[in-house]
Amino acid sequence: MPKLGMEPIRRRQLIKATMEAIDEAGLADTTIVRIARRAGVSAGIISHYFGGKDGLLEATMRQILSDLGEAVTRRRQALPSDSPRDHLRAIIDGNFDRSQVSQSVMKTWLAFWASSMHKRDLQRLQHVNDRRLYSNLCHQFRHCLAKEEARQAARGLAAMIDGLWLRGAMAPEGLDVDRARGLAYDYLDTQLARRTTTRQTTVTTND
Amino acid sequence: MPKLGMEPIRRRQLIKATMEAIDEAGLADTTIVRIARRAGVSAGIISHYFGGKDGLLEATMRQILSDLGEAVTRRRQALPSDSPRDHLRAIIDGNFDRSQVSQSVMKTWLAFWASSMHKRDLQRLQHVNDRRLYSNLCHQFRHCLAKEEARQAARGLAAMIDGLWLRGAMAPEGLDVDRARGLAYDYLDTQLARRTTTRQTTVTTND
DNA sequence: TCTTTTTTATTGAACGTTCAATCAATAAAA
DNA sequence: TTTTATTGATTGAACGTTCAATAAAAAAGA
Repeated sequence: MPKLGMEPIRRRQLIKATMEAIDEAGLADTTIVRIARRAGVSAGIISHYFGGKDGLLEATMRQILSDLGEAVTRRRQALPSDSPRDHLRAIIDGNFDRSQVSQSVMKTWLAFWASSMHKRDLQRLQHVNDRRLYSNLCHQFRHCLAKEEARQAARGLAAMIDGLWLRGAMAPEGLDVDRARGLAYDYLDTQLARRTTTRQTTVTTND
Repeated sequence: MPKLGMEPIRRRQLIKATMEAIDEAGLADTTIVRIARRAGVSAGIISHYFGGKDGLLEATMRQILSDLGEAVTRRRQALPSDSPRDHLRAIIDGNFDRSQVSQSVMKTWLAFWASSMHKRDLQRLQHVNDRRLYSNLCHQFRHCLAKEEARQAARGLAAMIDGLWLRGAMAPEGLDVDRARGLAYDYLDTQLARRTTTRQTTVTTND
């Protein structure tokens, strides 16, 4: 039943099916036939719309990254106040929204994480995302902490977020989002409590 | 040149070559021919000593886990004092020794991490290891904190350790071990500072 | 309105490649 | 002579890609 304008529909279908397939069988056992069957289409269509398997995988990773970015942005727009603390909490929330912290998204993410160490395209995407998280955190911490302390806090919080998420992806019982968020909030507050004695150079907000 | 008692030698050779191959090309592109060539032997020998590729991969993961366990144990035996703080620092140190925090070990570990979500054998190994880390941390925190707080601290520190390590594995510049350890120590101390007002039930050490 | 033509969407068998596993053959020690 | 160690060509299965064939919608023509 060929209609016009199938491309965006098929692309969405196939990206979704890719995540489900990875969730089900792992990246290693995810074949294009499997993905196609799950999407209810033929295998040939993948090469048609994505140029090949690699194209589909890259598009899937892009989708996850863009969903994450959007989740963070959305929460940072509807903010109770403009305080660094609220901004940082919004970043944490966004990272634990992850557009539903579904098993399939987490597993797909982790699979790409491992795979990106050896595929230049994926590595670039991964790295850009890491830097964005770190630099967002750093910028907000700078409002309250001295440069070096802000960097340390940002590195620590980034590690905490990734670690919680990683362990959640692995755990048989899945990720307890509230508990994870609680631990991240907790780390955030202890870092913010570390008010510097040396004055910051540029930014000052309250107090 | 067949001599007797080749088995342990070949096993060590092949496990080492497996890590190097995964470091070089990633788990997905690690074939038995590649591993065998790197070890300077024929491909057939792998099935002979490990029963097949899967056997070699599982043995490699076991090796990494046992190296990690040994690194922790070693440091907990030569301890400056018996304080929970020193025990916990020893656990941190052991996790960041990781029998040389080499690129090849980190990449192999991460590859297995992703893969273990879909292979029952690897998943079991992974889970046992996770539980051991968590329960060690929990037990030591219990000396200073109430039950629920100890659990929280243990979960937080475990996430911090894994997160630091994960980001180190991904970073182009590699893992800065001293900095990572510093952040973990820091988290440890803020958690220990959280002395409970409610008395613990069983254990009491100092003050 | 009703054909005919063109365009877009999709299929799935065929092809070539890659890989893990097997095993008969070989060689050196015991 | 027996045992242990090792090789590497062969085999069969699985995979990604390609492409001729097909089918349905849209556009054009009558």
